[in-house]
Formats: sequence, structure tokens, C-alpha cells
Amino acid sequence: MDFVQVSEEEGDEPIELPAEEDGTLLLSTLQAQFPGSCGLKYRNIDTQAVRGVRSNEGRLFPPSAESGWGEDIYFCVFPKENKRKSDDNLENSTAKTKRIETRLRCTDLIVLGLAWKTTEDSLREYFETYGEVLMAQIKKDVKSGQSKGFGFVRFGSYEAQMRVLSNRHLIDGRWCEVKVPNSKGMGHQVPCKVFVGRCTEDINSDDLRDYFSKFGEVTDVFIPRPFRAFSFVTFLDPDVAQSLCGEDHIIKGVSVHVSNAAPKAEQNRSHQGQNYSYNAGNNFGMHSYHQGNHMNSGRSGHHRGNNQQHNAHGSDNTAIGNSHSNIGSGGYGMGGNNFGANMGGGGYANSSNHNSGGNMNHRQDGVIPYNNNRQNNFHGMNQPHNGNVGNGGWMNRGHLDMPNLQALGINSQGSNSSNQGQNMNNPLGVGLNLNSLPMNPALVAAALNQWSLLGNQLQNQNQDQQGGNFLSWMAQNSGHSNCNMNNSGRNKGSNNQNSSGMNKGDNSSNDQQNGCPPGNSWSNQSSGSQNSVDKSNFL
DNA sequence: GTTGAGCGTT
Repeated sequence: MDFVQVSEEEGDEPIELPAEEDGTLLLSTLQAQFPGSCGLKYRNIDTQAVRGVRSNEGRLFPPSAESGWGEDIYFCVFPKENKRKSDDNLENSTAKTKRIETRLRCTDLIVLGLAWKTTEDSLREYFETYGEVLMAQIKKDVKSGQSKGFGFVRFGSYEAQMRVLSNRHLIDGRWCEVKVPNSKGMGHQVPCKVFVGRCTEDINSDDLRDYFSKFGEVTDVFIPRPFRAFSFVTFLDPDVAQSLCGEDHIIKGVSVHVSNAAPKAEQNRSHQGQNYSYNAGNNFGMHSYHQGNHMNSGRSGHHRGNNQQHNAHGSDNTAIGNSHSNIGSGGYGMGGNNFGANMGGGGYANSSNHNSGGNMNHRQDGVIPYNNNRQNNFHGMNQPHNGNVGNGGWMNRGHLDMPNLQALGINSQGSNSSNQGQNMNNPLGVGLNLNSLPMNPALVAAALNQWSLLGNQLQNQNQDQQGGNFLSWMAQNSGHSNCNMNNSGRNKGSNNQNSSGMNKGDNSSNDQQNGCPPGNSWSNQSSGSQNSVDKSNFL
């Protein structure tokens, strides 16, 4: 195996990193040793100039195809603090100010979810890969000395602190959460993580990392498995994250949509403390997928291709495969959806759908019009996400932007008999209308993400107990992608340009047709364990 | 000897 000698900076002691069989070095390999690095460069002995190493799709290529990486010592490239700023002087001065100002903001961080066996030494050892650790402590039971499963860590640099805060951490086999402790009275926390919608299955984490690294340092990429058509990208710099929100980006020829995610602290406050009415009849909340962003893109051909691709994967007519259309169609009851896949006369129609046709647009040219059947704004309550760019719009979210959980089959009327008293496995903390489930996991996931209502404790739960949280529920439903077309909902769209306003899709019998358990519900998925889901780790 | 949401006997 070929090894590449890499140091963080020129002159530092190098670490040998294993190259792949094809001679390339995975960016992920590099980043495992040098978190935050986005590339490599080296000193050309002949010219004395610094040369960059070719990087493409998560791979770094050796300078020479014949001699490979050679004996050169490569050093890391880190993204500038904010590449989007045009004025270098301004950038440097603000960056400097920021550094000085934020140096003071280093604070103890709480580490939750530690394995019982984790010691202060192993905790320190783990976090030292991020930077100087000034303190690492495990909280223990005074009598037994047994770990309480959480601890604190303090870094010497704000850089390290930020990096740690924006990553997930696998420590001694458990996914741990690192936060600023409540006791510190969290000030404003700008989210570093963005939601990337409309991903296709061939977009892997390296692709995402590679692509988004050009805007700023990417500290984490998370793609829910099984494939859910969305992912999360975390940036070191929250400004970078915010600046991308609302934008469409093309990765591997696919138009993905970046949208913002409410910060952890914000979501917990707003959803636990304020008792929103989920029955308010608001729109579904997925308008961001359709509103404005695509209208003038002129790329309907691409989307046709997209549908084709997913159909080929056998996930036709799910919101995943057709997220452009179905998610937006969720205005009422999610009935009568799936039109996206069946339009255009391209032969993608799936007979298992119940398209009423009211919203279909049978264009002769087979092009799927973008905003066909859009449900946006039919209550006049949506807030276009584009409006959020650069103005911290996420902070202004309120009722108007809430998902229509009723449309998701979720009500606030409590629960049925199987669910009484325990609020079992319902990560929303609200009652569920079990009769209207199952629903489309991707729809729900995307919607809930918008309000940060879903968590990713799945890792530990899967390890430990197979809990019934949202994502594990999604996982269990993964083979039932077609389950999303139940509910005798109606699809009312005042913005609908192609219909008289009604799209009655009676798909109520589709549960069993599609092999989905009728009345599938959260409680059905229960393993019986207590599972009050912490939703804070997903965003 | 078991557990799995939380917030620190400084």
C-alpha cells in the first residue's frame, strides 16, 4: 500500500496516510487526520512554487500517474474563513477581529451520551485530535465512581471548539453530542448545518463535501440511510451555511436545494415551550422546494431525468423520487400526489397511483412543467426561503412557517388506545392520528427538518436498543416507499395553474395494495422501550 | 453486575 506523507503545515512533522488502490488519496482519509482540511499542496522543488494537488469528487490525485505521490511531503489546504467575501482586506480585518473577539468565547462544552466506559483520559485523547484540550472531565457518581454518561471538555482555541460543536462524535463506540451547556446561557447561535434536499442516491458524502468545500470548511456531512433524498452539510462557519440557504446547486448534474435549519436551542425552545397548534391548517411547509427557486430555472428536462432515474431504482412515485412535486403537493392530506412521476407522457406512469388527472399537464413535448400543481401560498402564509438569505431569516420563524402536521396525519388530539398515557415513540411529542398513517417518510422528514423536529439519536439507539424513534421508523418503512399515497385527502391548490383547483386523489386503499401494514403507526414500531427522543442532534 | 435523558458538589 502506498502512503502519502502529509503535514498540517509546511515544516510540520508529517503523518503517513494510506492511499487507495488506484493511487488516489481519499479526502475523507485526509480529513480524518486533519479535520477541516479540504485539499493538499506541496512545494515544487524545481520552481520553489507551491503546487496544488488535483482534487475531484472526494479524491486527491497524485501529481504523477507514474511515480505516484513520491517522497514529497504534502501539506494541508484549509478553506479561507469566508471565500465569498470579495474584499480581501476587509476579509482579513474582519477575520482578525472575529478571531480576537471569539477567542474569549471559548467555553466548557458538555459532552452527552458518553459510553459508561469512557474515561477522562480517553475523552481527552479523542478531543485532542481537534486541538488543545484544556480540560476533560467525566461526571461520576460520587459513591460508585461510575460515569454518569456525560462530561465536559474545554478547548484552547475557538476554532477547535467550533469544529467540535459542528461535528458528530463517535467516542468509544457511541455517538455523542457536544453542546454549549445550558448553564452558560447560550447567546445567539447561528446554525452551521444546512439541509440539502433533492439529493439523488449517487451523491455521496464525499461529493457533498467536495462540492460544498469551495464555499467554506465543511465539518460534517450526514446522509440518512437508507436513502432519503436529503442530507445535511455542516460548515465550520455559520455565515457560509446561511449564505447558501435558499440556493439551488448542481452536484453531479443534479439540482439540489439548500435550505436552512433552525438551530438546536431555537427549536427546543419554540417547540417545547410554546405549544403551537398543529391543527392550524397551515401549509405543509415544503414550499421552499417549489417556491420561486425553480420557477425560472428552465431545467425541467433535468427533473424529468430525475424521475426517470428514481423510477429505475424502483422507488417510483415516492416523494423521494419526485420530491419536486410530491412534497409540494402535500398541502392537504397528501392525497392525489404522485402526479410528478406520471406526467409528461414519458412512460413513467405507474398504475398504482391514483391520479385524478386534475392537475396533470399532458404536454406534448413530454416536459414536466415545474410548478405544475404547486400548492404554495394557498393560505397565503408561506415565507419564501430565499428571503432568508443573509438576514438570519431562520430566527424569524413562527407559526406561519409551521408544517401542517395535520396533513402529515398528526393531530394534537391525543392518541388512540394503543398509545395512551405514554406518548410512545412519538418523536413529535404530539398525538398521532394513527388512522392516517403510514405516511411518506421523506415527506415527513423533510417537513420536520424544516422545524427541526426530528432527531438523529438513531445511531446509539440502533446500537443499543433498536428504539422506535422517527428515523428508525423511517428505516423500518424503507421498503414501503409507496405507502405515501393514503389519506383520502384533497389537493386544493389555488396556485394550481392547470386545474380547476381540486385534485381529488383517493388513495385510501393503497396501504395494503402496497404491502404496507394498514394503520401503521409509531406505536406499532415500538420496541417497548422508553424513548423520549432527543431531537436536538439532527440539526 | 443493570441504565441512556440530561447540564457541572469547580
